[in-house]
Amino acid sequence: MESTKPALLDIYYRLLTRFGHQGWWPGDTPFEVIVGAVLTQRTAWTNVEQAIGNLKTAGALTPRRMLKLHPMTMRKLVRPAGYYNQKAQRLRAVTRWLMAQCEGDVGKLADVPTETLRGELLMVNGIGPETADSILLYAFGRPIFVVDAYTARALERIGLIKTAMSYHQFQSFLEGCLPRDGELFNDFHAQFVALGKNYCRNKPLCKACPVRDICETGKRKLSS
DNA sequence: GTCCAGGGCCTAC
DNA sequence: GTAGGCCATGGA
Repeated sequence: MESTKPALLDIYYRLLTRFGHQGWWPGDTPFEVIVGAVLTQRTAWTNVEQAIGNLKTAGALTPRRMLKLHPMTMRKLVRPAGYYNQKAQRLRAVTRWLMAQCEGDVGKLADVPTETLRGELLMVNGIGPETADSILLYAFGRPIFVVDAYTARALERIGLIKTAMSYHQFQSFLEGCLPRDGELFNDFHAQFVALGKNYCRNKPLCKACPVRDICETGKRKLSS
């Protein structure tokens, strides 16, 4: 395990060199990040962009304005992101939570411990571990490593983990092998997504895979 | 036409 | 505790 930390960091820097800084999350405000985190549940980001575009055009991307939307209008706006009945309800629920916690101003949450916020978020209907952690990291800037389908797929392809791991095991593994740095967690997760979107769809990795060297480096260093 | 995508909830066992 | 069904659109 001694060699895992530098190996993971090495993989990060190689990914960074190849893909560049990802500048995540793709959203202008913390509230937009929260909305995106809900809308992207089991959904391609291209569909989420359409729904967010609809919400922007309707002037509904602030907590107060979103809560004023008629439920029917909300469903219509988020429809391109799929599961629109559920997602309209979930957006309303998390927005109500945000208003109750800080009146929509996330700066007011600065003194609330991360674990407290996580526990509160998990009590909101439609917010599970992955969505909660995305909100904590990308909207609130807390040093939490987000484990999602791309993270799991990338780590599996690189050969660092087995898919039988639970969400918590994944997260503990990554956070235990890296310095607790929110900026690093932010961009590393985004690099995994870039890797997954570009090259990790086939399994095993094809010989022509441009990131094969990265994967081989990870395996070699971890086994040394 | 078929498959898949940046989950989570509920129910049955 | 966990496996399976369900929610739904849009692009490849």
